[in-house]
Amino acid sequence: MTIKEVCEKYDITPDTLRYYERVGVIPEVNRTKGGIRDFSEEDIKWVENAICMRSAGVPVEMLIEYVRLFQQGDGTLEARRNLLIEARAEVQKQLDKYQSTMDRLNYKISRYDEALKTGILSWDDKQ
Amino acid sequence: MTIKEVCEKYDITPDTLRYYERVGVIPEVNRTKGGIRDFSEEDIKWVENAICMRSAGVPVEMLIEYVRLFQQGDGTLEARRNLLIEARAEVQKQLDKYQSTMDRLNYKISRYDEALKTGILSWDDKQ
DNA sequence: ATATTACTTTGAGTTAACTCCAAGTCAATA
DNA sequence: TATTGACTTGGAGTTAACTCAAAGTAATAT
Repeated sequence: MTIKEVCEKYDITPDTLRYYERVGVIPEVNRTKGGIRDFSEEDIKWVENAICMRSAGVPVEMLIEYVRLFQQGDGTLEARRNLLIEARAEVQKQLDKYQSTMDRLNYKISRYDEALKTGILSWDDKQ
Repeated sequence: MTIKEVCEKYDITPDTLRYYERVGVIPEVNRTKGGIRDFSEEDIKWVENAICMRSAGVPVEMLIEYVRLFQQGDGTLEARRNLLIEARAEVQKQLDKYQSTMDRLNYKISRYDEALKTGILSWDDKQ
């Protein structure tokens, strides 16, 4: 699979993909004899994982560390697990914040809906 | 309430608070005759709201626009509601991403747990 | 074979959101 | 009253994560 195809599949830019490879967010990608990237199924799984993790704010640094450990082989299994647990804790924390922001937005919007329907602004609608 | 107290209450820096006021994420804050900020209850509600929204990635620009509309009075009720609905859609989208990242992390971690317990790496543990 | 297009690399530039700095003012204490 | 420490402003600097540009090479269409 070419870089273009991967980019279209996941709606990202070639620059981002090359950047990911350059800094090590994904391992080095297969190349043709001409030096052009030819993403294998495994490469694509790494890309998919990177995009998923990044979309939840997992830092590039953490993904680099994970790949680094992965490439060192089975001796790093526990270290990798610990890294994932750390990442999960962060993602969960953010998830909770997003949820409470949703609650706040829903409350505010319901107040606005009421105000717009009845013409009455209760104190809570201030702000 | 002084800037220091507000910062301690919400665990942010004075620089961030001043920045929020400067760019309009919160309306201008009350001052003492000497020009020192003296946050009123209402000011603090604005701060709380800003921190909550920012923690869920609502852009500073959107918060500025909301305050701008708010200060124009009741004629902007609908515009403000629309802005909130727009923000909510974005937050929900992110929330969904965070949730699917959590699912992926939970799956991976469970695989690692198994591998560490049994000493067997199934294919899925790769990556 | 030639022209066009897509790829390559390295390195610089951009963006949002802070974060820090310098110089000055004000308030509280010795 | 002098000093200490917290506040003020305007503007510059930082950071993470891309994003773009320039110059060159390779693959494809005519």
